[in-house]
Amino acid sequence: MRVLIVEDDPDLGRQLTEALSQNGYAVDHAADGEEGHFLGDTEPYDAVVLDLGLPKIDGVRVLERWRAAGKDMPVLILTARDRWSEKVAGFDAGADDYLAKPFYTEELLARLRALLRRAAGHASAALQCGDLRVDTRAARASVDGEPIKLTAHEYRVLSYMMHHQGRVVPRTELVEHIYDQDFDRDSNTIEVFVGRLRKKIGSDRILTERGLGYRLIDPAAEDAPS
Amino acid sequence: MRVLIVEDDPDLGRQLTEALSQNGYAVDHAADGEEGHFLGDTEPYDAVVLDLGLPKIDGVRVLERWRAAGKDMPVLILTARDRWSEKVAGFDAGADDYLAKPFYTEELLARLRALLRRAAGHASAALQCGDLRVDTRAARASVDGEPIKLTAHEYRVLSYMMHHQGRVVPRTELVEHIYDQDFDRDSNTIEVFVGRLRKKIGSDRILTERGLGYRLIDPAAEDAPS
DNA sequence: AGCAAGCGTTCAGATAGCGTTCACGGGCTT
DNA sequence: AAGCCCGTGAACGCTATCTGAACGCTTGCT
Repeated sequence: MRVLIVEDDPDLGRQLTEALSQNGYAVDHAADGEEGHFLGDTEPYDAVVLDLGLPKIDGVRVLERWRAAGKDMPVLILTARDRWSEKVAGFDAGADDYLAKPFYTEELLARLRALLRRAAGHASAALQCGDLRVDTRAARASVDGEPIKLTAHEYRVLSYMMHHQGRVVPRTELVEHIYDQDFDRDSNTIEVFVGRLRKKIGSDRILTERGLGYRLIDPAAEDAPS
Repeated sequence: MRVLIVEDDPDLGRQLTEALSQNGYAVDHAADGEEGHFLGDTEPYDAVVLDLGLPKIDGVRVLERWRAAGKDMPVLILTARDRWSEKVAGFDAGADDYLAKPFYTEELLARLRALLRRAAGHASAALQCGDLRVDTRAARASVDGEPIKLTAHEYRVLSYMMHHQGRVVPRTELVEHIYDQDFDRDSNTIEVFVGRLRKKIGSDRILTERGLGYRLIDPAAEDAPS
C-alpha cells in the first residue's frame, strides 16, 4: 500500500513518514501544496494524508483539484483542533476522514486501515480469501488457522492482492503500490516475491494470467474453464 | 437512504433522529445493543451511527458481530472524547468513521455524506453485450455467468470490440489498437484471434462484414440484415 | 456456373513472459 | 564486530502464447 503524506512541518512530516514506513506502507512525502498536488496527480496512491495549512497551495485547493481531475483515492485531512470551519470545507472538497492535531499515531494508523479496506470494498479488518486470512492490524497472515511467517515485502504483496482479490493485478501495478517513488522498474523482484509467497501459502492461490498479471483466488471455490 | 441510530441516551437519540430525518434520511432508532444488533442484522441500512457505550451488548461487540455475519454497511461510531483506546478498537472491529461526543450535528451530517458517497462509488466497470460481460478492471470475461479464460491478446481484441459494440470495426483499426507500433500488415493474426474468440464466446457474437470488418452483437436481440 | 478475393482453420516454429535458483550486499540484531 | 536475514538483480530454462503460412471454404461478382 502506497501512501502520500503532504505536511509542511518537517518534524511531523518525518515522524509520519517513519511511522507509516515501519507499518509496511510505501511512503512519499511532499512538503508543500504544489509538490503534493503534483505527486497525487501523477502517482497512484492508495491513500493520502493531507495537512490543510500548507505553503504555496492550500490543502483544500489541492484536494479540490484532485477531485476535479477525477482522482478518487481516499484522503485523510489533518488540521489544528480548533479550526472547525476548515474541517467542513475539507469534507465538502471530498475528504474521507479528518484528524485533529495533535493526535496519536495509533489513531492515524487505525483510520488509515479503515480507509484502505473500505476503499477496497471490505468492511472488516480481517481480509479473508478461503482459509487464507490477513490481519491488517497485526500485519499477520494465516492459512487454515496456521500463522504464516512473512517478510515485510512478502506481506506487502499479499496484502495488496488481498485487497484486490479476484481481479487480475498487473505486475506494474504491484510495483507501483509496493515501492515508493524511486525504484528501478527493470527487475523481476515481483516474480521472486510471488514465488516465495506461493511456497508459503500454497501455489494454487495465486494464479498467473500470462501477459496480464496475477490473480488471487480461493482455490476451494474456483472452477477451471476450458 | 436508510440509517440506523444505536444510542442509549434518550435526549441524544431523539436529537439525532430528528436531525437526520430533517435531512432526508429514513431513520430507525435502537436504544440498546441488543435491539441495535437485531435491527442491523435484519434490515438493509445504508449506514449506521453506533454509540459504543451501550446497555446489554457493547457497541464494539455489536459491530464485530455484524461484520462476522458479512454485513458491510458503513458504520460511524460515537464515543466520549477521552476514550481513546475504544476508538482504535472500534476501527479495527470494522468501523468506517468515528466522532467524539459532544459534536456538532453539522459534522455528523458531513461525515455521513462522505461515507455514503464512498459506499456508492463501488459500481463495477463492466461492459456488457447480451449475456457476455467483460470486467475491464478485473480483466475477466464471462458468458452467462460462466467465466471465460482469455489470453492477453484475445482479451484486448474482445475488450476493444466491446467498447465499440454494434458498429463495424475494420481489421486495420483492431491492429492499430492492439499493437503498439506499426505492425506487419501482411499477416492474418487478427483472423486467428477472432476465430479463437468465437470458439470461446460463441460464434454468433462476432459477425463478419465482408470487406469491411467485424461487428460485435447480441445474438439474442438482432435481426438479419440484407 | 465459374472465378477471384476475402475469410476461416489448422499447425508448427518462434517468442517472450514467467518461474526458479543463486549469489551478492546492506542493514539490523546479537 | 560478526552473523543473519532479507531484498535485489542476473542467469537460465520452460512453456503458453503468438505468429505466419498453407490450404480450403464462402461469398459475391461476372
